[in-house]
Amino acid sequence: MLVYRRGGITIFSEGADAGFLYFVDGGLIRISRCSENGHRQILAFRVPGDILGRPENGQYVNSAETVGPARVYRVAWQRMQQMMVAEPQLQLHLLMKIADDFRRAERRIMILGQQNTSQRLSSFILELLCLPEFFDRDRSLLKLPVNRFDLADYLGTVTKSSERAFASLESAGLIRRITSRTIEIRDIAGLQRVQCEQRRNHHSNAL
Amino acid sequence: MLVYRRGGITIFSEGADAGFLYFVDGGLIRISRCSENGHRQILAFRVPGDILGRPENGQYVNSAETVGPARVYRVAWQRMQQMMVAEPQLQLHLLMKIADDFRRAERRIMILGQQNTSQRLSSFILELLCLPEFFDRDRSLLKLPVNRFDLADYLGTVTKSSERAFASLESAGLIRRITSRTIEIRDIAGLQRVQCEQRRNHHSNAL
DNA sequence: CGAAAGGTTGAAAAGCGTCAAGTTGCGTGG
DNA sequence: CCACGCAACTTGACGCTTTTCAACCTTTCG
Repeated sequence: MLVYRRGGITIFSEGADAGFLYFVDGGLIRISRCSENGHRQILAFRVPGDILGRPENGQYVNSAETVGPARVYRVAWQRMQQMMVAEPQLQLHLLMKIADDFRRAERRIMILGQQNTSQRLSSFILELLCLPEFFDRDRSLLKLPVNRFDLADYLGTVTKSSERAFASLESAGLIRRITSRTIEIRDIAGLQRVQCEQRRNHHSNAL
Repeated sequence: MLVYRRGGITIFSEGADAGFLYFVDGGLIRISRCSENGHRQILAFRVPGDILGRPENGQYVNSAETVGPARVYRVAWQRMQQMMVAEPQLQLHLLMKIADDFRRAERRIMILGQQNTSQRLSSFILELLCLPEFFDRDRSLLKLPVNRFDLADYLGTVTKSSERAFASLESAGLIRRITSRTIEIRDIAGLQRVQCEQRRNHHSNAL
């Protein structure tokens, strides 16, 4: 069991030899990869119950870093294989997890392929609303766990554009920014509606 | 074994009950999904050796259609399970295939998240160059297997933008359009270089 | 108090989507 | 064989969106 006290700590790095499989127990982990031009893309955020560190030809292809305090189990691959022999159920469990990751990856392809920045931000917010760790349902307050750089790299854009997206959602009355990391959710159905808007250019007479 | 004589034929549809698993034996298959606003995204193209039709809660979540003539094996899930019991190796094979699909999905997230249309087109062309079925290496001629609509829906853009991307690559001397479906590849290294360009906006003083 | 990191904002330029019109390629029927 | 028509492809004009670059503000923490 590994305990990380703060964010920004590397769990493993792209290109390193992959000796371990990791199981998230608490906190939020960002999975990222740098393209050849040096630009970082955050492929996914991982939450408790998720698995990290699937290798490709014996190496990690992505990096994993903490986003705030986190707890992670670490299991050597060698030991993992022993366990799978002893417990065939485990193999099936791993398969389910990979299938689940794949599902989420396909969803991101949909989002990145056909949504504009505001819609992507709405999608992200709606994802977060499912995590009670960050969403206070009673007060309708969402605590953003990531900074603007991480957010932009996840949405596939730049900080400026995600700022504009926040402003756009706010002026539509769907959210209200309390502080930079805390937003009030005012209209969930409205956020869901944003995602259904046609294509990219929507000179919103919404509101 | 199912044989399809032409393109545009549906193998299975999003939302239908998933009774079969499919194995591509020949041709090219497009995997697509429609978002709530009705816009189609092509998630992937599948080639011989690939598997289609993984279900989610007993239903297909994507559609699969032929892109030109194709051959496909079809196996009922029930029978698949029998085979897996008899042949544990098969289970491992399936796992490898899913992992491979996942890998490709992550690659698409990278592409859609941080490449502009020209770069995405370059990426697509470079993918096709690996398929001898479409690339005549001796003549440097690439036969595009898809029409402009499919291409745009795969690249996450519109036909107009992919046209512009073709024009851009052509004016940079990297390709030459012979007919709409046939292009001459003039500079593979140049195409690879395009992908490494910084970010989105590149006022090319290239060439 | 000052430095550093994170966050916000403005202006200009490039990219991209929309609409609409024009072209090409090809099969059908005269 | 040629005209016709349809589908696929291409292109131009326009305006919204996004990126870039740079400056400024806020918060945090030693």
